[in-house]
Amino acid sequence: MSALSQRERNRQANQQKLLEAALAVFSAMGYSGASMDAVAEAAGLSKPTLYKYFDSKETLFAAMMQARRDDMLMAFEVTQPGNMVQQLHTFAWGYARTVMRPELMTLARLIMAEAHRFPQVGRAYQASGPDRLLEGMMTYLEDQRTAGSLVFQDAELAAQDLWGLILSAPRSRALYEPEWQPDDAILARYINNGLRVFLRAYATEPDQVLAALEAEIAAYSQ
Amino acid sequence: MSALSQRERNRQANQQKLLEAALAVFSAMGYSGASMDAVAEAAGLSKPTLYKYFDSKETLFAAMMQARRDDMLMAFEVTQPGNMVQQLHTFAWGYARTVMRPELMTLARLIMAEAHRFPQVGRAYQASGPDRLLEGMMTYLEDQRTAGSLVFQDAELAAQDLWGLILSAPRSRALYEPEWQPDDAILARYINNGLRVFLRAYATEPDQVLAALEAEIAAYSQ
Amino acid sequence: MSALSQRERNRQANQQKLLEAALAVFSAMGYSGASMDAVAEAAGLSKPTLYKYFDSKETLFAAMMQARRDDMLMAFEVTQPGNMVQQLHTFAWGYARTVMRPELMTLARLIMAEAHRFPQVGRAYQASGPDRLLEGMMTYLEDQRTAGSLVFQDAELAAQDLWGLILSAPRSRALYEPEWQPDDAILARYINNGLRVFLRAYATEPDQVLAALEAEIAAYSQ
Amino acid sequence: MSALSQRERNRQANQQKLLEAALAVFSAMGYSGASMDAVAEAAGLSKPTLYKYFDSKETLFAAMMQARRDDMLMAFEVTQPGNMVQQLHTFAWGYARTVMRPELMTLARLIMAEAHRFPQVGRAYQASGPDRLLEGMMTYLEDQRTAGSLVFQDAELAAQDLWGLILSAPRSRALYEPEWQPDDAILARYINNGLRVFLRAYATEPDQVLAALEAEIAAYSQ
DNA sequence: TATGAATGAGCATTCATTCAT
DNA sequence: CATGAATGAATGCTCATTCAT
Repeated sequence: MSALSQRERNRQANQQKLLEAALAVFSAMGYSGASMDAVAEAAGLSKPTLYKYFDSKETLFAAMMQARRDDMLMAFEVTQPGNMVQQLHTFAWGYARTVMRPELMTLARLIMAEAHRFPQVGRAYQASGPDRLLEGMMTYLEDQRTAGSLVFQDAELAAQDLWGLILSAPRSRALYEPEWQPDDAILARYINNGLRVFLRAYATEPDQVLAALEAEIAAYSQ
Repeated sequence: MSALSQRERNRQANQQKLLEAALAVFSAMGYSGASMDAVAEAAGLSKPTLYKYFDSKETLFAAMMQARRDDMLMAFEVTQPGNMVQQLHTFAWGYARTVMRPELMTLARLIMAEAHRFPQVGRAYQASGPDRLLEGMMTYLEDQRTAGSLVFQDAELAAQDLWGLILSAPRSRALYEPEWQPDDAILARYINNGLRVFLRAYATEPDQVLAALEAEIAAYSQ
Repeated sequence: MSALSQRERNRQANQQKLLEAALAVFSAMGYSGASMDAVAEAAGLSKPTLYKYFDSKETLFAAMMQARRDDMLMAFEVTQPGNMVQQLHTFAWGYARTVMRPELMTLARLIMAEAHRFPQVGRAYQASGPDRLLEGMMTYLEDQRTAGSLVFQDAELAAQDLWGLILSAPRSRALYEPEWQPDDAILARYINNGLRVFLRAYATEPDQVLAALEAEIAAYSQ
Repeated sequence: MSALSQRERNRQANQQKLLEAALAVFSAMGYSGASMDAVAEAAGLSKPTLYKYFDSKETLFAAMMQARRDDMLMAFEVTQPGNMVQQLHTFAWGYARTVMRPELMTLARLIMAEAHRFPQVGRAYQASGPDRLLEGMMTYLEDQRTAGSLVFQDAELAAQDLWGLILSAPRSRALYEPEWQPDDAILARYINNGLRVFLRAYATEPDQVLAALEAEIAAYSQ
């Protein structure tokens, strides 16, 4: 029993090491630019061992992407304690910080770069990343509409608006300029503006809600 | 003189052929996946000739990107005939159709993919593409503010909001799924919604302006 | 005792399985083209087990060849019931059918292919296959000479003549064209002709013996 | 003009060098055992250059075989000066010496070894080597039948008999034992015996012709 | 005893780059 | 000036062989 689980543990550890090495190497060099030698070395294993675990470069790439995706599925919940303004504010910060993490940006660039070669990878990423989050946000927004706090016709568009208002600009720039990294001040600028515009357009009682937002912003920046 | 200019013309033609071939090959295979053989063959020239014009693969890539960028600098003007609603509507359509063109999407993916290896390319693209357009839009929006049609504090944020509301969602999806292509109905959904939200948030006289927008939308869809 | 002999029996079974797998794999892929993985898998055993039985690929090849050779040593007897013509006719058919069996042709090709690398294998095969049969045939022919049925000076040459007349042509072709396979009609053509020429050249009473041969041939073809 | 033909000459020289190197390496190591590195080195060229000339290992092998075959097509003529006995004697020696040349034996072993993988190579070799020679011999034998010197029904079988009687035994042994090489005394034994048996079986006037053969043999051995 | 797992060395093939012509 | 030809250095992948269990 111990022997078996020892072996199995070793296997899992190696697989994990290889997937992590693959992420690092593919991210740094791109799919074509990455060499299996480099992946094996980064994992501290030999090339034949790598091939024992993954049949080919394609297989390794796809498996690594799948693993990343599975990791990402543990997304945060939109519903936090507090009133709507507080919830949206908290969500915006959590979301922005997650999405703008350098490793995720790098991964996104890699997926886009190889979207032609691995269409299913791009589709799967879109489905389990953005689409899944969008659904959570739609549900939340619809709850707020039911509660009479917001007014809109198309929940999907509203959710996408929130995303676009908050993150479109910094994310677009970060995709083009990997060394550029928004600090909290920059993020605050986009988040605060995004929430303001969103609430001005969608809140049933804009004045009241915007005042609450300013209070929340002020509290947060302390 | 005639001989010289003949030579010069030939030189320019070859250079042009090589840059076009480079765009095609790099776009299709990525930087690492592309071979200089493939570029030379696509240009109908020999490899040594290619190396006469561009010292290395890196040089060729950078030059091709620079050329693309220069092409792109001939961006369309924001100011079209008509009132503000008409101008924004026209601009949104022109912009969306341009930005979502498959070749430009492919190019964007390529730049993002190689942003680590060629940071200046990414920066330059950002500067001469999005940033330049942003400036035009800022100027336009400030004119509208001066004219009393819009109200906002930060013109840059307002311009980015317009972009994010209209194009963030379809562009993001198209980056992940190259075979997905928004048709006019899909674009209309995003454009109309984006303009509505933007005007509701920023127009000095929202009701009036939104009514004009609906009229414009109805007219356009005929 | 029972435990030991059980073990011993298992050992022999494994060895047997490995030798058969080796024959199959080496025959199909050649020595260099065959992989130890393939042999182990074909035997249903693991590679380390294979190496427990055979120290190296070379050893395995040589052992497999030796085993094949030992199998072959159980060759058929020349002396069958009947008169000389009947005996030669029966022998010719038995010999031809044996020698032209696809597996034996494949084995012969394999031995020839590796004759440079494994000289002793080629020598041993020649010694225990053709040479051994030749001796049997020589003894038989000498008996017929003693009995006054045949006349010749060199029994070895006579025996080789018989072989060459009957099988040289189809065997040579089959070695070059593995998919070619002589059916009974083709074999009959070579066998009948070979016996006729042999007896015309060596029989003390050709006319009589050739008539007997034709009768035998006619009887056989019924 | 000089430049072009210089290049062309170089090309041909390289191709020749590669084909010869391929023959040497494939003969020594077999198809699977041979490496393209070894071929390139044997030719004194680099591996990429080798690949400029031949697209793949298979292509190289097939081209080498084709070239060998073309070389071999310049076979010797059966018809030599002298009477039939002299002609057959001369032919037998010329044929035996050619066919038993070590390089040709090695080539034959290679073809047989790879007959499964390259069926067309085996077929082509059979067609342009043995079959072609057989036809020449058939024509000659039929002429002798017409002239009344020989009697037989099936010219093809007669021609194959001659081949089998003379060369089957030494060739078969040499295929299995590459280091064994028949000297003239050994060849003489097979040739003389083969011609004797052939003429005893097929000559219209055996006694006379066999006496002539012995005279020819005696003269040759001086 | 039998094996899953591991690897150094090698293989066919390709690439960015440079001469000789 | 433009090119056919050449190559050192990889690249993805496989193999014979060996341990630790």
